[in-house]
Amino acid sequence: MDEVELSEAEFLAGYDPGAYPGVGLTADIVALTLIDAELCVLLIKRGGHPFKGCWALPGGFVNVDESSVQAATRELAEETGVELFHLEQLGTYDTPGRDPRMRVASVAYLAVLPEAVGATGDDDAVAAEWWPVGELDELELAFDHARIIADGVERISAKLEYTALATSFLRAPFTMGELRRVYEAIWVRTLHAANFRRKVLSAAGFVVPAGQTRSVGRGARVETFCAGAAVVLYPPIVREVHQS
Amino acid sequence: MDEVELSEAEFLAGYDPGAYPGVGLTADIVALTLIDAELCVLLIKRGGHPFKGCWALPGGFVNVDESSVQAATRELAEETGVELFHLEQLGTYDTPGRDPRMRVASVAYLAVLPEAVGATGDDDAVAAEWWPVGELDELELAFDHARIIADGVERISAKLEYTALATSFLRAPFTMGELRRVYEAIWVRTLHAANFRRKVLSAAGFVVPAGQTRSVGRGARVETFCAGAAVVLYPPIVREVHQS
DNA sequence: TAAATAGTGTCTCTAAGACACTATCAT
DNA sequence: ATGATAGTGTCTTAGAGACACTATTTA
Repeated sequence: MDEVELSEAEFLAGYDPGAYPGVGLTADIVALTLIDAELCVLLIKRGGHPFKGCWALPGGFVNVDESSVQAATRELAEETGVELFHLEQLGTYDTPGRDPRMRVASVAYLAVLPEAVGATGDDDAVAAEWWPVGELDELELAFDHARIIADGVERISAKLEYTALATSFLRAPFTMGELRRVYEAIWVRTLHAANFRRKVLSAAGFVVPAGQTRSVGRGARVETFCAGAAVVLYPPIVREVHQS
Repeated sequence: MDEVELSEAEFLAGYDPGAYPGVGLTADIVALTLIDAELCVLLIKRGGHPFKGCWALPGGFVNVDESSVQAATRELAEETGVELFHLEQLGTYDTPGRDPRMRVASVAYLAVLPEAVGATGDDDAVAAEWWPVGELDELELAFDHARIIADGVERISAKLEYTALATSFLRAPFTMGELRRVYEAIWVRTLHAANFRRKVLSAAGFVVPAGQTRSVGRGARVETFCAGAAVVLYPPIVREVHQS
């Protein structure tokens, strides 16, 4: 077949991209935040087929000139009005048949937003709402989104141990108690306040004192902190899985 | 537009998949093994354009009726002749322009194989070879494969700490020294043999005694072990990043 | 003044890291 | 015999978890 040796330019000029059947590429976002000390995920009520009326992750098709991470950033900014948030790739879901319309590969992203971000449905959706992850069993979720959300929650739960991600759930300045409640909400357990404080302060660069105090509840005025420069925590804030 | 309310079946019957421009979906594999106490990655010398003559990760287009993980499994089995190996999704790389032929989203997989697996080039390739990851600077790598390999090596390095993945590099039964050399090769450092043994044995389910001994080098006969049932290690085998 | 919050002191116990030592066997 | 390997004993130090206690301020 290839009797004549082609240069790369000549090869590309004669190349027909249509020879391979393409798949749809979408970016879906597991956006997490804390509302009233509960871990919540942003969901959209689908207004069109398929899975009409079910709840689904925000997301959509990736444009030809953008990457999936750019698509995820764009979609989430449209949906929440927030410009700054933590975003990382969660995984790709591409089982044949997961979308009844066509072959679709969905690159899922995990986003972490500070509390009290408004959710406003855009044109495609009839409603966007934050749902506590503990109450998703009662919901009909579209596609394989239940699995994607579960993977996202597991990821965030694990990353709290060895990264400074918890601060992404908060606005600076925050108190040590607020930071502790991030961990408690996600790990669904109570933590020892005194030991937690010591562990956080001993993790270099996790938080830095904001130099202010704040009155909280009916307790004494308490110190506030801002996120430090550390991305990875050492020593980690270990989840005490193996308690007695 | 949508004046008549359609059922999902009616909607799907009238749906045109060609309305969305599809992208090429490929599965690429970062296959790692240990050869002579060096971490090596399987590479294919490309016989065709683009990047003709460069080294690339094994992989290829995902068939319409298979998932990307099935495609990765198939490709790697063809390439190495091995049926059993650890395989996990590494991430998806879909920046526009990363493949000059067309828009391609590549789902990268990380595979771990025991030593001494033959590499045999298949039809598409002129050569398949294991390359030490420390020597990749001297190689011309195709596409963004250098980045993908770097991500894979980082992933395996991190997962050695808290998972039992190291045993996937070995065939049972193995000695404690062989297991230690897996860690030493990947972390590029020496470990304290006595403390390493204690840590491995204290991680529940990491290894189980094979009940045999073996003569190794000019030392005494040593105990051998098999992989245990544990996937996650507790306590973890910590990389002593923060040594004095 | 009572309750709720943050924050400190300190005790116990476990585990990590270091080092010395023993055991065994190929060369 | 020597040297290389596995494997044990044990010491020091750091950190986790638990508990008691203090401090402060609002309801």
